[in-house]
Amino acid sequence: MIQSIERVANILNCFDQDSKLGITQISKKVGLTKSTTFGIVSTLTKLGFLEQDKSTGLYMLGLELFRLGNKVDAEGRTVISRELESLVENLGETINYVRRQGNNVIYIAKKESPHSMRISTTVGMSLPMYCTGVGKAILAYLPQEEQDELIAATDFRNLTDNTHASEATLRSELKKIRSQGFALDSEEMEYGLTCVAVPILNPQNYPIAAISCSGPSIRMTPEKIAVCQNELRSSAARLASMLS
Amino acid sequence: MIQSIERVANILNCFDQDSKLGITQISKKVGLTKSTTFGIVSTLTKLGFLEQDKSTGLYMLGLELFRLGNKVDAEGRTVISRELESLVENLGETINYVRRQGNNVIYIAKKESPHSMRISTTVGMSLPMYCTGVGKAILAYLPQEEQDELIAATDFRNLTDNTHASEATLRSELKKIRSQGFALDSEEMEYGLTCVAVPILNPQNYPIAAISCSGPSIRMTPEKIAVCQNELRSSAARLASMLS
DNA sequence: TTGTTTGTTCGTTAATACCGCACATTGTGC
DNA sequence: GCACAATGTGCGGTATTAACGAACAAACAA
Repeated sequence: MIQSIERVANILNCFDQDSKLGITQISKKVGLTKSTTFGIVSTLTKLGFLEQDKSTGLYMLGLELFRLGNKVDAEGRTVISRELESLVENLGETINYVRRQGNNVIYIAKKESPHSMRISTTVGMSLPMYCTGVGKAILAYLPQEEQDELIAATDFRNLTDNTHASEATLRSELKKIRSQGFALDSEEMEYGLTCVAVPILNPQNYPIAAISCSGPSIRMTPEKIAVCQNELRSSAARLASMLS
Repeated sequence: MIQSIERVANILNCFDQDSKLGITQISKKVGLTKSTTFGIVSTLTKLGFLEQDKSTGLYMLGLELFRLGNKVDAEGRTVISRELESLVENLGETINYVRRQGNNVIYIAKKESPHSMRISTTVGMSLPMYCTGVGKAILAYLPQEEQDELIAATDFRNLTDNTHASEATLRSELKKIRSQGFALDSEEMEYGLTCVAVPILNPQNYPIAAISCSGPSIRMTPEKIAVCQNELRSSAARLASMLS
């Protein structure tokens, strides 16, 4: 583990909270000397990973990150995009495609519902696994060992009264998900938000991604949930073979 | 300039050509020892900047880059998105929003024309400045010194018979752009592709970005070009104040 | 003004991360 | 099926490297 590269990651992550930061603020956040921080930051600036506002002197994330970020999982995103179209057309609710990164899921692609009242997600967003439909779908199909590690590292929080915010309830929920073949998020993350999710499994049955259909609870009737679940599963099967 | 961080950039750039690479291929591309490369690559993998395909052992760009990339210029992209909508509605052709990065322009946001035959650009794409409308628009409004440096560092290539592929013709083109207030790309990059572009200038008259309207030459009549130019300029003025 | 921020630079030193070598494993041509 | 040639990976010595602390210029506040 190379020290300066790890520090690069820490510095870049500072911009999760604030979009513009000065050297001193960054150095405090990462706990490094100002001069050390300056060395790394100015290197990152020369490389385009950071960018300096000439007038204020503040730093922000640079275009090189944008460029590289758009190359990530490019084939997966093109494959998924057609599938998203047809799913939204059939189900009328916002469809998301996510992948796991460490203990979180990252929203990679989406297509929003045509309804005025709809679920609107942010591409690039990172959320813990236990409190989202997609996260639970992936979690449920992870090999036992990996699942245990992940749960052990989870910091549970009650987001609503329905959140599975303990190891016990989460584990029973995961069992249920495996048995029924899909995950249901009934206002576990946010009141009024219901979400149906299924994993995308590779040939070794490893969950490489997940797709979900999110809508206002008022429209997500049991009948619609059943339709969603069916559509999503057949879609996931198609995607599984294309994403290899 | 911190060595290992510069090497990180070199390694990540390897993935511009190929989406999946092994350690040995990477080490050859960047000219480093296999073990040195391995150290950096495995660090990057732990941090999520790279990702390893378990079955093949090959590495590819990781989700952390995607996550960070989506935070870049977030406010600029939200501001621009509404403007894009109305421009496409009015002009009926693909609208692009780009920013400069070093000697290139990077496509940050777009909204495509509703026509079946339309210009389709790729967000994240990086192109040299001299051969695109947006690039020339920015170039023309750079301070003289910066402009000189940039032109000196340009590697001219004839993409079509119309490309301004020499310093002399480019300079006279830039002069023309400043005098008329917008840039026109008449099949300079690709036959059949015409593009109108204007810079977005900050209060110091520095070009911080550019927007363009690209269409098939057959639809981009002189009259339409005039309309485009007007719409784009008023749009750019609005954007300039919002992007500050 | 004075005081306290800010971003930036420089030289020393200790720690760091590079290299070369060696190993395990896969896959491939003979 | 066997040897060969790739691959990805691990380990220690060493010299380069990058971190630190102090000090600077400049901007801003009191």
